[in-house]
Amino acid sequence: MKTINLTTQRQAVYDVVREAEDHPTAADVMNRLVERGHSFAYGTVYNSLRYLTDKEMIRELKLGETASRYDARTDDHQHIVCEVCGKVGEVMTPMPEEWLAKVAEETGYEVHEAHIVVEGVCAECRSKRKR
Amino acid sequence: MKTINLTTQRQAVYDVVREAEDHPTAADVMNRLVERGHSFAYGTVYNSLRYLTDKEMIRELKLGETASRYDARTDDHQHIVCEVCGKVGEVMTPMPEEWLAKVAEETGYEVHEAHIVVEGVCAECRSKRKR
DNA sequence: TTTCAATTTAGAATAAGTATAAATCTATTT
DNA sequence: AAATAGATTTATACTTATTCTAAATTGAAA
Repeated sequence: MKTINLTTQRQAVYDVVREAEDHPTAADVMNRLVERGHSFAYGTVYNSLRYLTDKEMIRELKLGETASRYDARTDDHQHIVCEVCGKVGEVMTPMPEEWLAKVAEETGYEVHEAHIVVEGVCAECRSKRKR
Repeated sequence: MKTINLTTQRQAVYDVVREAEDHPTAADVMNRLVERGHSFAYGTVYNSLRYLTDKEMIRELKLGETASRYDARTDDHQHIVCEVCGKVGEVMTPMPEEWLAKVAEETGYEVHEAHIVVEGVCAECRSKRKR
């Protein structure tokens, strides 16, 4: 089933995520939809986010906060979160294949993928702190 | 402040986590306490888990499920989750330092740590599937 | 234009965890 | 031992994020 049915609502949700500079939560998406003059049901936004995630048009990120975030970049990459301001950055440096191979060997699992959340302090917060 | 005040409740919660073979959620801990004849308030279990986590006697794991899990192993390690049965295994193979260094360079963040959740299929589920 | 499935809506329900205020426990001082 | 103070526990209310439900709407196909 590769058919993708983009209703008005789904398209609008997709646009918000695609045009976001950050990694918005469902609530963020909701707010931005309202700013754009939409008023969809709360459930519809969640449904749309799930639909788009299923179709792999966006990715759902679970970064250890209470709410999921969404990302329109679907290529393989990881994330880094600033412990001070919460800003989320993309990590494109690929995880070495041999680490995954070793993990497979160690655990006996067939390894599919790794979700990595790096924690640290962003440059901005670092310079503020030094003061 | 290194003083650790282990009340009856905290000790009992700690015992449950320490003696667990798996990675129990707060609800799991609650049930096991009841099995052992305790009946603590729900909030106390959460408080105790947080206290023990703060004192670094246990670790809180956020593996992308809705509920946190707890682990009495506090040494540096990662986790692997079976996509089929949900079983959580320990990953002791250390993350290559140079990957973290590259991430720091790429992002401009001061990198503190990485939480990794590997997904795959455990040996048991794999052999069942082959049938 | 009738029909059927898919979708949206509004609102209720759920799950995990936090907050609160009163009660209880613990240690120390009198 | 009685009094005090601080920490902890309890019961319960609340919050937040998300899912579920049933009715209404939409849209494509016959």
